[in-house]
Amino acid sequence: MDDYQEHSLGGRVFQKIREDILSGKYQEHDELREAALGKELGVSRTPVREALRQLELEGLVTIIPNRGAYVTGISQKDIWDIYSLRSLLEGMCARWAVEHITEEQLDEMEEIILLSEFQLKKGSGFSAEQITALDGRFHDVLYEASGSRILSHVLTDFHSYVQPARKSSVISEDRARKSIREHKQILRAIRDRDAEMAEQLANEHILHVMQNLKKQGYQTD
Amino acid sequence: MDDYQEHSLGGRVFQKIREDILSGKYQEHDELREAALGKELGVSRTPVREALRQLELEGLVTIIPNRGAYVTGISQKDIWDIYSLRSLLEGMCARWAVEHITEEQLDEMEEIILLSEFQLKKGSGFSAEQITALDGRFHDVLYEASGSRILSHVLTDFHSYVQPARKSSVISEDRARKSIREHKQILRAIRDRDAEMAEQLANEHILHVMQNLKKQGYQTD
DNA sequence: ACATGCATTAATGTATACAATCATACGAGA
DNA sequence: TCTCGTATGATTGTATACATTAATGCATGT
Repeated sequence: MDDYQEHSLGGRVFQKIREDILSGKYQEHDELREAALGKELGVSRTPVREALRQLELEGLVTIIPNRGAYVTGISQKDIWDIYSLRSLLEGMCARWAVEHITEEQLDEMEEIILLSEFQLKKGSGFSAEQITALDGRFHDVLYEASGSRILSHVLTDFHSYVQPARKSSVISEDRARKSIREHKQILRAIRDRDAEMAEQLANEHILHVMQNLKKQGYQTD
Repeated sequence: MDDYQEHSLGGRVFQKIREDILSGKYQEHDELREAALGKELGVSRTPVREALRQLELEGLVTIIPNRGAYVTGISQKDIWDIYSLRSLLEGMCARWAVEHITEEQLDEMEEIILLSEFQLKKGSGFSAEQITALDGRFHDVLYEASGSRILSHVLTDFHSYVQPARKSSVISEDRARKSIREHKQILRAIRDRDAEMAEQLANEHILHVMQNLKKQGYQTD
């Protein structure tokens, strides 16, 4: 699937439009005309149509037959809902990972944490971009480690949805430090095969992220 | 979206192939050739391609660039995972519904329960088809009532995934009776605005379905 | 006999052409 | 003036044609 998204025009068009919707370039109720998009991206209507059909399935676009495609986008409430659900699901994920994680995955998560701490130790010159990327990788590995295609799929989708929101929100150094500490605790619980603890920690980890969002004046309802 | 799936060729092709995968007509690793599918369905490759791209996004098909589309399907473990996650999410759904449900939705769920009991009272001549359809409608309304696009979307997807599995598994009259009783309890809790109770009941409702599956020798790991 | 390279073939990837549908504007009639 | 019908333009829906890529088989050389 990654190969496909990488190499085919349709896949790239899909990613591009998706990003443009999530980043806010295209806004709610904007009409997405196939010909216009194709011209802008330098491709024909065919790949654009494929992309729009995929986006509709994802719920980011609404297609009215013989009329057109309209941006649905995701609201702040949607993002808040996603975090609420992630809190539950990441807990379940950590619980399942206790039974399914491999040594390689444990090592990879360990390494990601070390890299994160290294980034952080740079002091005020640390790259927020790098930190969020590492955070993303940590969660991705955890998703894989659950041993469940289904759960991994849902969580990966959710994660990509809120990615732009995270980028736009300033990540405080304080929050980054605490986040990494929480990652370490989660990893420790999984290593110790303590399912109960792993679930609770992963659960609370997301709740803490939500508290942080709230503090920054994020719409919660 | 329903209009789209209904009226356009691409939408119908998508639904058809999706059903054929979920029902087992196309099995794991089967190759889905665009031309062959188009010929079989009496359409050109274009709508078939759109459908395959959508199915890939859903995880039911894997596309290897310049090679072809292969059925991924869903395993018994996948279905089991879905029920596990549904247990969590339906709980959350019922909790949220307590705050967002409308009078109309309450009435509709009430009516669905009455119709279900009517079907059941027919005795041994009751239609399992009808019962499962009503069960589906009950849950759909509940999903809507959560007031969350995101949650509703995920649960609807999950529900459609396990639908074929439910059809193939014999629904015992005993289980149907208990299921309707549980629906009544859930509805009662929501009416009473008892979020805690609603969540717990919805949660357990799915767990009971899982126990029933297990009793029928369903693979759980 | 086996490996390698090229030609052939069949599939997908993309673009374009044609058909069907919908929105808009204009004009005729009440 | 208002309404309804029609014509026109624009957009989507579908089919087909062309380009590109990958697999297969055969021939050739070692």
